[in-house]
Amino acid sequence: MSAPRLRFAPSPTGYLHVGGARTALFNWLYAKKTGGTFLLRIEDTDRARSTDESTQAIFEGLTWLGLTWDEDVVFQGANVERHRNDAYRLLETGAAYRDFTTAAELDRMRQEAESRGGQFRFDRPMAELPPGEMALRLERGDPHTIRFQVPPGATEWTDMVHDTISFPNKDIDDFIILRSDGTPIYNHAVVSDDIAMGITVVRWGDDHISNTPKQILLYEALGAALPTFAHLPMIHGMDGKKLSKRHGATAVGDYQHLGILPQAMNNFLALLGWSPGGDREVMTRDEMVELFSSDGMLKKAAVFDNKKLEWMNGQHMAHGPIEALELYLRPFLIAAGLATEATLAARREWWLGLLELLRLRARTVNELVEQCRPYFLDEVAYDPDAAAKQWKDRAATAELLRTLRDRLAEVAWDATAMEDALRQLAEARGVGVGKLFQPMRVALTGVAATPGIFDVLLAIGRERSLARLDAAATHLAE
RNA sequence: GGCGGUAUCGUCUAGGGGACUAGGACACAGCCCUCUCAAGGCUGGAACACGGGUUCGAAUCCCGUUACCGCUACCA
Repeated sequence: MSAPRLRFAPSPTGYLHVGGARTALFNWLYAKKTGGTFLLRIEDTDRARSTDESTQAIFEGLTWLGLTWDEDVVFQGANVERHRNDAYRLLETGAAYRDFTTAAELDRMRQEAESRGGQFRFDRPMAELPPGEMALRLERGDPHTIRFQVPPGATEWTDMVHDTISFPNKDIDDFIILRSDGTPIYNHAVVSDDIAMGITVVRWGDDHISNTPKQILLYEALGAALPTFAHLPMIHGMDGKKLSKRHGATAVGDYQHLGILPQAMNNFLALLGWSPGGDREVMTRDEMVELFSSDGMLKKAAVFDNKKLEWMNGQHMAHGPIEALELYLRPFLIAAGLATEATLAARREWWLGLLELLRLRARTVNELVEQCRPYFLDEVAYDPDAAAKQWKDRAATAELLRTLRDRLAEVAWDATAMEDALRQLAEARGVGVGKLFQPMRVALTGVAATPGIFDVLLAIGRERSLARLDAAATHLAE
């Protein structure tokens, strides 16, 4: 058996949705796992709704996630000629027929059926014309659609996640494959393209289950080999309803800007509807490829939980390779005006050390950047809450900070020396070290939550630390 | 309405006839660690939708019911 070929085929009618991203991910994972090929096809046949911005957003989203495609992007709109030819081929073999019923007539019949409380079914004999009439209308150039003639029997397939799914053909209406303006309908365009692209495995959302029998019928009528199908469960919001804008961020780009790591996003998305079995959760992408198997696919829709995504992100930030994190973080740091490529390169060792301290206590890249602030910038913004809590008595705190400054100015700038000095001071004053450390922490960083105080002092540096203690004392004395 | 799909803690899930007193993770609560915040460790509450079968034995297999979702377009 030759290597599988898979595709992700979004329509460019909006941003790249997390549901789409997950579909892409599972196609990608499957391709990587089996040594197959992963392709991208943009389904832009709906001209009215398709936009170039959406196409760009899809490219950017997939690239950010690292789900790169192996061959040139296919634009469905470029293949309309083939779609049309395939439709005419079906017409010739008798698998399809011309239907001169107009859209208006169809509408009317549908409404009538509904008002009678029944449901509309397309009636094949209704479209049949008396002898000679067909030729006349064709001659006249009357607009008409091409409809697929659904054969009797049943259509079933072995789904990679659902096992056998079967539809009685009588429940499938003869469906249009070519509109009266000569453009193809979705199902037909997809099948024509999938055949042309040599797609052997179709994995997409559950919402396509009722499209699949129609597509199988088309494959058979076109004389093409069937791909294997896999229908992935949907993703819902916390209210159990289909994920939509109401639920807040749903675009992949949103999460990128919220400071989620692509690796964490992939990991989180993979666990929605798939499990490697056992208790395994945090995985690198290589590990996911290694562990991936269609056997682990679930059939149930999953709910997107932002809290767990953030946790997952924290795990990847804290435990992933620090070089990769640093590389990813750099543009954010620069954009925030904290540093430049040059300043980071000049103090690389210091910077990596600081990152090692801070990455454990942030859940998003954006949080991490904020935490970096006091170590990069000269001026410190005192957090009002922290100041109110740690600097209750202004005069006493000012005195304390000056004392601390003077004491620190006398000792060697290493953790042991500083700790000895400060513990002695605390003892002399008959207070716990926290009474000294907390006000100082706010003076140095502006906030009440940081790494250990000696790490902070070391990271900020001698001159700057002493200056900050002075500045805070002055600020408090005013 | 018809057709199809699905059902384990609030959420993500493990489990696929006996190992189940149903395991892990997120979230929540408490404790420990501790100079703060995290991280980490420990503890707690929390689920097999319901009803019938099959079987010595069912979360697991079968049927039905219910609920939810999808499709039912000259949308994709």
